[in-house]
Amino acid sequence: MIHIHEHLKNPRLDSPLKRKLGTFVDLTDDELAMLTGLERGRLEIPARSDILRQGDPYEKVYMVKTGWAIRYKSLSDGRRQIVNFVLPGDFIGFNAAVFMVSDFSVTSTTAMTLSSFEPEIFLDIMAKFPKVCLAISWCHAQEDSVLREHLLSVGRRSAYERTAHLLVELWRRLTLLGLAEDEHFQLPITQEMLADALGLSTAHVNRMLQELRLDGLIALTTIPATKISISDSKGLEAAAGFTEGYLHFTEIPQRMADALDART
Amino acid sequence: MIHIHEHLKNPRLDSPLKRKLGTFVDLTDDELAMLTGLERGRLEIPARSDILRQGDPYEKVYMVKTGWAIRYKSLSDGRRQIVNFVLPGDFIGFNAAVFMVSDFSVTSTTAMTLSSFEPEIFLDIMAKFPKVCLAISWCHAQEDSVLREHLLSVGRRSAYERTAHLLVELWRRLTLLGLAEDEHFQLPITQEMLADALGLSTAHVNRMLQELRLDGLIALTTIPATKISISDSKGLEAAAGFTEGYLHFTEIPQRMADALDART
DNA sequence: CGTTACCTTGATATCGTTCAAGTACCGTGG
DNA sequence: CCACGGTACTTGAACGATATCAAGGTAACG
Repeated sequence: MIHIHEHLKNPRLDSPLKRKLGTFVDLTDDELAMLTGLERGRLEIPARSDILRQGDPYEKVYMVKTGWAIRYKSLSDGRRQIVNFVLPGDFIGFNAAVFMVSDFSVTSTTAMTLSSFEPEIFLDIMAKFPKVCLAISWCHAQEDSVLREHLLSVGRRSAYERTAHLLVELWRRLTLLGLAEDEHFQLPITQEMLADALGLSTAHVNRMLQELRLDGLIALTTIPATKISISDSKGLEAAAGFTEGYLHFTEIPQRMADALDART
Repeated sequence: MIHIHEHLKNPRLDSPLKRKLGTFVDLTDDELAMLTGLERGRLEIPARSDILRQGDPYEKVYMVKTGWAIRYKSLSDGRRQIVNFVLPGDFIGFNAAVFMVSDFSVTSTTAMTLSSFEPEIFLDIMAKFPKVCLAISWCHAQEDSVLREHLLSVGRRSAYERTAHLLVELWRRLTLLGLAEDEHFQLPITQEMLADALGLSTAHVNRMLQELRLDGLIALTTIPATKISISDSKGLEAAAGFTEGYLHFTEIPQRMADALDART
C-alpha cells in the first residue's frame, strides 16, 4: 500500500492522471513525458452540462483534471440510475475506442476542466508503453470493482446501510485525491442525485441522512453547498458494512512487475 | 453488425474465445494460431463448485469453453448479489493481472470446461497482437456495459420489468452463442439465483415468473431443469423496456480498424 | 422410501414510495 | 436594497410493492 501523503507530495506526479497511474506502477521519465503530452489538450466545462449523452455517437476520450461529474443511465420514462461518480483522475468515454455509441450519459455537477485525446493514442501506448497500458487496465478494473460494489449495495443493502456505504466510499476516494480534509468534505451533488445513485427516492435519502445524523455518525451542512463531516468514521463504516478491499488501492502484483521488467 | 449464423458456422472460429473475439475484429491466421495455443490448458469443473472465492488470492485467468457460472459478492451475514452470469466465451479472473485478491466469487452452476492461462501472457499479446488486445478490451467494455444495465435494473426497474429484462438478456446472449433454439432455452439456475441477481426474494421471483406466464409472455418447465420458452418476444421486450444497444454486438469502429492497419 | 432441494402459494409485516405542504436559501430584476 | 421565483431540502401521512414467515407440494437422490 502506498502512503498517500507521500504520493500527493511527489512533485513528479503533477496531475491527477499521473498520480493515479503512479499509484500502481513506478513511472519513468519517458513515461511521465508521454503523459504530459497526452494532457496538453484542455477543455473547460461549466457546471451541470452534458459531456456525453446516452445513445449519442462519440469519439473522444476525456480525463478529469478538476471537478465532479455523474455517469448515469436513463429509462424512457425518465427514471434514472447513476452508475458512478466521476472524480479527478477518472477517464470518461474510454469506450470510444471500442464502441461507436455511448450507453450512458455523463453530466458535470461542478465546473470541470478536462483533457481530451483521440482513442487511437492508446494503440501507441499499448505498443510503446506497456507499463502505462497496464496501469490504465488497473484503473478500469478498479472502476469495475466499484461498480460491482454499487450493485451489491443497491441489490442487497438496506437504505440506511447503502447511504452510509456511499458516503464512506466517496470520503475514501476523495481522501486519496487530497480533496477531503480529515473527516469532512464538500459533496457537490443534490440529494436527488444521491437518490438516483442509491436507487431510492429523494424523500427517503433525506430521512436516511437525518437518521445518520441523529445516530451521531455524520454532520451535515446543506447550504450553501452540501458539506459532510464524518463524526464517527468507525461507526459509519460499521453501519455501512464497509470493507475497503474492493477499492483496490494497491500496487500491481510483483509477478506482473517482474514480467514487465523481463520484457525490456 | 455481423450475421450470427454465418459467424457460428465459420470453421476457422472453432472455440467460444475465437468466436467472441472474431465478432469484433477479423482475425489473421497468426492470431488464430496464437489463440489456439492459449486455449491448450484444459480444466474440468463439476457443477456447483467454486472457481474463485471473494477475498482469496488468485493467479490464473480462465476462459469458459462450456457451462454456466455465476459471479457474485456476499455480505458477512450471507446476503448475496449476483453481478453477472458467466457463459461460454467469457473470461474469469482477468483481474489477476492487476489485483492480488478477488473482490467477488465465481461458482459453476453446471459442469464446465475451462482453459486457463497465466496473466503474464497478456503482456505478450499486448506487444505482439494489438488487434487481439483491442478485442479483449472490447470484451471487457461489453461486460461493463452489461453490469451498468444490471445496476439500472436493480436500482430503477420494478420487479416485473427487471425479471423480464434479465430473461431477454440471457436469451439474446445465448442466441448469439448458438445455445438457444429459436425461442426456448435451458436456464440452469435456481430461482434463488435469479432472486440474488435481481435483488429480490425467491418468493417474489416466483410470483413474477407466474405473472409473466399468465401474461402469455413466457412458458416454464421447472422440472427436471428449468427451461424457458419465450412465447411472445415482442411483448416480453416491451414489458422489460429492453433495448439491445447496451449489449454492443457490433464491430470495432472503422477508425480504430484503420489505425490498427496503419500501424503494421 | 425417506430425505433433500427446490418450487409454490397464502397471510402478514415492513420498508420505502408517493403525494402534499411547507421551509430556506439563492440569484435576479426592479 | 428588496421582492420574487426557483431550486433544493424537509417532514408528515397514506399507500403500495416487496419481504418475511409459514406450510405444503413434488421431483430427484441415495
